[in-house]
Amino acid sequence: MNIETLDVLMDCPLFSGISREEIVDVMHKVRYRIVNYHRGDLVAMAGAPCLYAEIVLSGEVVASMMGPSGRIIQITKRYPGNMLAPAFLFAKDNRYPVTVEATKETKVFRLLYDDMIQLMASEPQLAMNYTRIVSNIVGFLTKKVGMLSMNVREKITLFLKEECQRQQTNRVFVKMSRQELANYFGIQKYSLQRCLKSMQDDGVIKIDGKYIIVIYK
Amino acid sequence: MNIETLDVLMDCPLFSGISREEIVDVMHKVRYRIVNYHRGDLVAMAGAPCLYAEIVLSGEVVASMMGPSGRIIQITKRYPGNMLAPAFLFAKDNRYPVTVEATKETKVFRLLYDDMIQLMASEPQLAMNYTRIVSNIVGFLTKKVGMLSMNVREKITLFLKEECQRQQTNRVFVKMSRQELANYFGIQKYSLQRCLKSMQDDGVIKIDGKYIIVIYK
DNA sequence: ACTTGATGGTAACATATGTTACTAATGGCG
DNA sequence: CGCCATTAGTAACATATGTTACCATCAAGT
Repeated sequence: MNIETLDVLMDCPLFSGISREEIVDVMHKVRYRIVNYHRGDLVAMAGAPCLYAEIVLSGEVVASMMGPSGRIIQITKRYPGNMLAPAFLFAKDNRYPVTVEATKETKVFRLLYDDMIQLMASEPQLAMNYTRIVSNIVGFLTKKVGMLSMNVREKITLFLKEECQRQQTNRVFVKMSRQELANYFGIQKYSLQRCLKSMQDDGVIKIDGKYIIVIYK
Repeated sequence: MNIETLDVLMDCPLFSGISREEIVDVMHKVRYRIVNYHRGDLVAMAGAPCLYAEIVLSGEVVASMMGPSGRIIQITKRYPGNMLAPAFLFAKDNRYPVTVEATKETKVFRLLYDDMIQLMASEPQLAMNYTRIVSNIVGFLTKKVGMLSMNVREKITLFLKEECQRQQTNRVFVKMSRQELANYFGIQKYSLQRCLKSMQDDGVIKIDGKYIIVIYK
């Protein structure tokens, strides 16, 4: 295993509390593969069974769902060190409910189900880490459920509130494009624009390109 | 530990693959409590930290969220043998995002965090079971996210499709009241009624009290 | 027997959101 | 440079959903 791969694995919460040497050691017990994807490639398709434990090594992937009417909702982006859909490996129904697409040149570390089971059995810390990772996803999704049942203005307000906290300023830098932000909210970009405008008209925010100044926190 | 409690624990997926004797045995290593709730009592309040692993022994509880505008969305009902919010015990942010309320006279089996950790360390099967339980919740929530981003008609169609499969008939018995169903969908009951009516007018369903006959599956 | 509260049902109106269409600015690329 | 794709922004209109109001029925409790 090369140094770069090991560096990323060290960063992955799956191996937290496990030393570099131990990782090298346990990796000798199992077979792993590193898979390459180009921008636009499908990493996983909705409906396909989840057979591997996967960790993003480099690049970026997006998981999204499509409704019957074709509406797209972005679930999450995953970056180096993140696991890919770890919950579906062990779920009763192990089919991906989401489609995962590489949005950049991407490398993924891949481990077979049986090998993952074996690792978890031999390293209790790994099993605990795995449970924590999946637990955090539950927290994330529960927040998402709450967000989805809000109206547009509430979504924007919540988003800005969290970004203010995260960026420690009320002049929030919005990394996503308007279209991406709309997908993240599960709405149309025009609805987003309109609401941003009306919030600006109401004086609660000031829009300045990719910056949004939050006037009333 | 009495027989009834043990019977329910045997049913709980947390102890699947573990014998009755082993359960009795491991329970000697930890301190547990059985807590009683009356109909209407709060079992957990949104924002409070999750400190216990809990299993419903009898009765019924409902987990729901409330948005800023007061809209209520029902997340899930939990019955005897189900764990209560198992993910939040191990999540980075261990505060309940939902409010849990007893809807009947209810008994809950309760274990402290430290004791749960100890059990999982001593019984690898328990750790694996826990991961599976949390993984299944991720699957459940992901489906919920998909459902929430549908329009009313799509929600109803999906619900009926799943009930047809579950009940193995196209004459679906709807256990929930219209109000409960609307809460489950995260919409107003009037919107639900209207859509049911229009679907009936279109001839795709036939409403017969608590039964709905699905004409085009 | 009589309230009372929950339920099922319908309708009119208000509001939020989706849809389509159009303009202008930007940045990458041959 | 000119072309093209992406992005930001605005507006008019259509549709979906929420809101309020009303009525009838039913079961539980006094």
